[in-house]
Amino acid sequence: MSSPDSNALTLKLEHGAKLDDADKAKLVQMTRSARDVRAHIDLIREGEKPDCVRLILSGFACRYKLLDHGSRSIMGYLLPGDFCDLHVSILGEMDHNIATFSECSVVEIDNNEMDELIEASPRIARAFWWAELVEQAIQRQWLVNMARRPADQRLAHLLCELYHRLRAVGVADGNSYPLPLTQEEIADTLGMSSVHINRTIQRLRRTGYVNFQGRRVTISNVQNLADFGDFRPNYLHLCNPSRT
Amino acid sequence: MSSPDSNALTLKLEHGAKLDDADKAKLVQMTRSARDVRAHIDLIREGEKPDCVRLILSGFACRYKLLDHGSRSIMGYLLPGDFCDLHVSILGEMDHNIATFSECSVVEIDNNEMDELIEASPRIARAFWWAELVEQAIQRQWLVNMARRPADQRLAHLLCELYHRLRAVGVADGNSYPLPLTQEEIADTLGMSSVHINRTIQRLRRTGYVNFQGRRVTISNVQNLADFGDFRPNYLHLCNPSRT
DNA sequence: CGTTAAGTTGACACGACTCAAAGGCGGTGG
DNA sequence: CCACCGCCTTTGAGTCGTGTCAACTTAACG
Repeated sequence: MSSPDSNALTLKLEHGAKLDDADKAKLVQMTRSARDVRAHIDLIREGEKPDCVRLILSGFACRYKLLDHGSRSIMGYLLPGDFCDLHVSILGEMDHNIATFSECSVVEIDNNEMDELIEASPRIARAFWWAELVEQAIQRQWLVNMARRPADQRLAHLLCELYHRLRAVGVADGNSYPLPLTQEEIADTLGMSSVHINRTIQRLRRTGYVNFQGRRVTISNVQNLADFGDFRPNYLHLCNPSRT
Repeated sequence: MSSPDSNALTLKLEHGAKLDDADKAKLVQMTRSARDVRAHIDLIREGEKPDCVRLILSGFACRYKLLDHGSRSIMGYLLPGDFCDLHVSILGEMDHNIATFSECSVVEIDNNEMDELIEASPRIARAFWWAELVEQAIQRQWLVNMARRPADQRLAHLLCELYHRLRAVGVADGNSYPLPLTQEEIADTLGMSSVHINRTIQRLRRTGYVNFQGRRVTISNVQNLADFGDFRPNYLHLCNPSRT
């Protein structure tokens, strides 16, 4: 599926850290034991104490919580190259759930193996830190979106973010990328009802910003959509230092 | 202001990590160069590259972003014992601003000094990790609040969180704690208008859940307010391992 | 006291939610 | 190959929460 000397993880990390060939080889080696998980499966649940770190190699997953009155809130997307619970052993137990959206290829890495990897290479340690901090920055940005943007801009912003994140790991194809979510799942991400997300999608479609068809998003003009959604990619910190 | 062998930082970290006396002494030593910053001052701005780590020893501060159309979104509170930009040097430049709400006592710690501290004690390194991960967990919870709770529960949840966080660092006094924010600042935190936060506060006051007076919050019955706001403190991970 | 920032109130508009039903679409089995 | 079924998606109608604007009151402070 992935070429022998790179995968979604190394592609992603190279946007934030310098890795030499030995580092990359170690990271690729780590992912050889991937297993496939079907769509809509919980990888880990609130209250559990994970004994390993999980890495999404391909497919879409999410972090979510369930509320008292039964509604669901999705707080983050886990795309290829993303860790599910890096360092969560420090916190003890999970305070949220992680589930697959689509079929996923998942690697489970023993905590000890992880520690060894980090000890052995300060560059890898730094790269993992970078990934963690970027996730935090994304969460902050989502908070801004929820707090201060109307539905259509909120959706536009999310679609721009996904475009950049998926491009960074080679999953976007031109102006188009897969999005294997139902409208209800998008609604739970953006804090709205599924009826309203439906009408919002239709509006973006009609105005020509974006096209949804068959679990795939095509953005007509990335700059236009970004302007509309007030999207600035700085918070993704995709500076690609390896090319400087 | 603080006793010689503890301060807001050590009080907080002891809820998540075991520190011995030498560790605590180092942390207290680190904070001896605190300086006072007036209220409503930007500590650091979007786009800047911080050359040191900042720690809030006393007072209230926040992370915020400004949007295109001029509105403000507050994405996090920095309370006594919280780091402003731990490890942000890895990300390069700030993607948001940090400002004081009230007068604050702030410590600026050189990156090198920080690195030495972490290298010297794995317990301190782990404690800092813990603090970072808790902040991330809080952000996730805020996302849930914004997405899926009505105004009154959102406010109730925030007040419960602050109660627990401030108690952990010895700032809450019984069922009461200082909250040096204007209603507009609370509104920008919860993603609502200042008019509506005003009416929401009045409702919580009338129903007897909570009392706002003179920049101070008094919670009549913590359990009642928590029930109302669907607040469960698990995400704060305040397990206090040092007492086990 | 005078001045300014913060809190409070009322009226009105609109975005978003809910409920409910209809339409599309992709499976599976006869 | 068609019929059926279940899951999404789409549509309509009515309600309610929240935003906006603007005026007024109170508190803070010199």
